Amino acid sequence: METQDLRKAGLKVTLPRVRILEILEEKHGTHMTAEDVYKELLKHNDDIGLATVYRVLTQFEAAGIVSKHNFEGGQAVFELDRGEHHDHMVCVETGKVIEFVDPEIEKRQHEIAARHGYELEEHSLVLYVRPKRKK
Amino acid sequence: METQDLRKAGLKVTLPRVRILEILEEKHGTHMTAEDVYKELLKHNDDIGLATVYRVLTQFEAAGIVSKHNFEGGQAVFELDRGEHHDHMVCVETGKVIEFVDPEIEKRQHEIAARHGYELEEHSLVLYVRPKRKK
DNA sequence: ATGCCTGCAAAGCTTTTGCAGATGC
DNA sequence: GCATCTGCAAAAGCTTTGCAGGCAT
Repeated sequence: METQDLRKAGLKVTLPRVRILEILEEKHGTHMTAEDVYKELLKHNDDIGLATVYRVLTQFEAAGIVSKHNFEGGQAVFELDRGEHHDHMVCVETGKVIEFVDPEIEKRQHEIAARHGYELEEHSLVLYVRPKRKK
Repeated sequence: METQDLRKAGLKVTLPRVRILEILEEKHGTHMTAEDVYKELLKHNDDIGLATVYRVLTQFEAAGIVSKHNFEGGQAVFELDRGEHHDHMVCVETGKVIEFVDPEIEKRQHEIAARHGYELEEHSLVLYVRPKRKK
């Protein structure tokens, strides 16, 4: 019931916001740029401006509904945030994105921050990988 | 002997390149935007254009002399790359950047890539931290 | 001398913003 | 009805590029 998510975030339930949320759900597991979302909306014949897509995605991020990543290359990408944290592995040849979690790495990050007198607030880990070539 | 580094990279030893390299060495350990480097050049009364700073930093990156990071917020930052790999911890309150290396995390990254049939080419790990508050 | 560099200004791209009209509650 | 929201177009910010002259070798 996605309209709940919107209300909870203090956002009015408007057509653009609902549509964008639908797109993100439909494409769950992928990482979309604002432009990708916009093009998808056009396909669905929704008359929503690119500026609105940016505005809505930014609000969603603030509300914790989506998370935003800055991989390499100008455009930021967004994905639905279902609470399950994970990191990313990006194939430099195909652009494919794989998600993963490693408890040990997570743990050590906290330890490292603590060792320097800090609390870990957030982190960003991206592995840039290449298909293993067969010998 | 920095002129060697330039020659080795197939770059002519020109005044702008030498000056920029000097600035980076002088500020070693910090992370500068192209604009920061530019402003520093102005302070030293060097008449070098911002476009050149971008061009030179890009060439340096290609040559492995500097590395470029995309922390949060539009501007990319550069730092001298002395071969010693490390990751970064950014304080969200003060903007302070701390460098660190954790062999265990490095090791697990390779394992994770391998487990998915990839070779680790590169990676980017940034911890966003906040000073631990005293109780 | 020649080909690689540089400065300047203009263009390019992604993202943000101002404003008048539209829409949700 | 009123505040919030949206579309459009224009602006903004970072970075790149075209071009004519300048410099290293």
